[in-house]
Amino acid sequence: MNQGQMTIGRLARDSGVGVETIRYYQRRGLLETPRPGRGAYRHYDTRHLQRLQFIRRAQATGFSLDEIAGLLQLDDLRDRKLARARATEKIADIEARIRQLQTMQAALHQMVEQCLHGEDGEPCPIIRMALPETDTR
Amino acid sequence: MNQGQMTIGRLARDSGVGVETIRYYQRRGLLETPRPGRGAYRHYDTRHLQRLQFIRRAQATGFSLDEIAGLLQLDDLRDRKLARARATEKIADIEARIRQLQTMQAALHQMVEQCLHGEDGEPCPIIRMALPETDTR
DNA sequence: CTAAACTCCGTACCCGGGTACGGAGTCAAG
DNA sequence: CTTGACTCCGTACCCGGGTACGGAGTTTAG
Repeated sequence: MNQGQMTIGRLARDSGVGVETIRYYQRRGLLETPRPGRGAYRHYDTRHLQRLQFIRRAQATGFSLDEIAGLLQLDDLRDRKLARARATEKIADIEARIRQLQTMQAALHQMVEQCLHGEDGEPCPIIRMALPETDTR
Repeated sequence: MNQGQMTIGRLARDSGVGVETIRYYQRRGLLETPRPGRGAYRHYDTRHLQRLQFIRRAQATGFSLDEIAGLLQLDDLRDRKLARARATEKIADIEARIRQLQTMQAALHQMVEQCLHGEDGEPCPIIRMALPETDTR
């Protein structure tokens, strides 16, 4: 059988995304729903698989499905300038998120320090820990 | 009036968290609901304010309300060893999230590069971008 | 003393991101 | 040609994290 032609169940197994979830992404416009050619079942190929993998990784990195839809549309855009602009915005967003996480990490480290220096019986002062005002968009 | 005693509305304004949301956090056990002393209205102090600020920052950093509840309970824990263990786990989680974000960022940078080198009219190849298999918990 | 603004509490609703269910049709192995 | 696994499609439901609403009681400024 052609490895480039698979049914939705196989696509689900190969991508690690549930069948229902794939259909949900199709409804949301994140993934094309192929027209069934010769037969009642729709057939998928590696482009679908790549798109699903992209979606999951982008999600894991904190993008919403709407944002991912935006990223994916860049792919179809003939306007490369706009595509680059959008990507550059995202890069800045990610930088901000990374800084936030680093701040939190430092604060937790500090808590552990304070915890080590305190006497047992006293509470660990996490809520009083010095978290700088991070941009809470 | 004593700046250490405030009503829920003032707490809301000072913390930037809506009144309804504060009550919701109380229902979730993230924030103590003070018993109303002398009068029908409950009174809050700076400890409540600090806790709310902590919650918002932790949330912005990607913790769920349940995880935040866990962090806050560390504060009450007399067992400092456990508190430190939990905090250390969280630090590792955050490290992983940062690495994920850096991976995504690199991928977006690469996309921008490819975009610059391509001819206009061709699609930007984001979905085919080389995102390493990151731990998608 | 009264009116405006606030509090309390319960219940209901909203959004994002899925997951489940069920009936009817289809495919392919034996 | 049957049988079991799969597909299709619609609709309903679930969870996290809130937000809205509404009636009754409370406070405080004027």
